[in-house]
Amino acid sequence: MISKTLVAASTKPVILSILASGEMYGYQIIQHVTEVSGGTLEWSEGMLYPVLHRMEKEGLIQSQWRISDNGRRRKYYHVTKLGQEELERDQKEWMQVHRILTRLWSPLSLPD
Amino acid sequence: MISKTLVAASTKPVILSILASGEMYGYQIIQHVTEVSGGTLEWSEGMLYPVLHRMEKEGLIQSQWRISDNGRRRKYYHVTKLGQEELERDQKEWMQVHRILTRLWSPLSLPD
DNA sequence: TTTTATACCTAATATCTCTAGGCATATTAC
DNA sequence: GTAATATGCCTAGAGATATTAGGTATAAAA
Repeated sequence: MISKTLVAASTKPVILSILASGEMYGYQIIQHVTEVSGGTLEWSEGMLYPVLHRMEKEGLIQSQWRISDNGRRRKYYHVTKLGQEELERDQKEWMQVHRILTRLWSPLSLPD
Repeated sequence: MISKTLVAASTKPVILSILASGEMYGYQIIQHVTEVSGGTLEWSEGMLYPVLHRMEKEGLIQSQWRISDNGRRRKYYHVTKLGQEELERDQKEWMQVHRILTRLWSPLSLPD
């Protein structure tokens, strides 16, 4: 089980990363996250949908209703230009913090 | 500037990591964090003290008042056994999420 | 003697997460 | 045929958290 704060910190980057390689709908994102994380991340719908709505409001992603072959209505999301830029910033930030942590964890605190 | 959620996720691991290599008092931790992060992380007192209090309440760290040479009172913190174990869990969790993210960021999604 | 640096603290607002629900329809099992 | 499960979306509100914006006190420096 991953701690609450770490889940919170990784949610947006994970969503943007996934959508960057192709559109997807909410329910599918949840399954995909379970899959690519090997079960480490297990998102609930009640956690994901509000995040998707906020991200759309912020202009990072955009949605589009569509009806699938089997007649189900699905809301497909894709990344916007702004979202792509945000993802790049997120990656940089993550790596910065990662470097700080790994430096603290290595006994000698070597430079990069 | 590091995003709020990422700061939140890294605060506890950073504190535990720093205190794992020797006791330190709050004010000193703030300066030390600025230093080891090369200015990437800039903690405020109002942010740190409540976290230290919570972590002490949770038994991860312990404090001890002492008077320094120049007569100032300082509250020194050190890591407990429990805190040491928590740090190891945090490290594992961080690396798990890190692997998921880097996998998503690499175009081919290679296995570890 | 005034300002800055050191060193601690907390109340309260603002923000956010997450639980616990709800709705609707297609598919599968009995 | 019908009951149960899976799919697919949604939100209100409780609970937890971070952050701002203060406060106190003392030593050193200007």
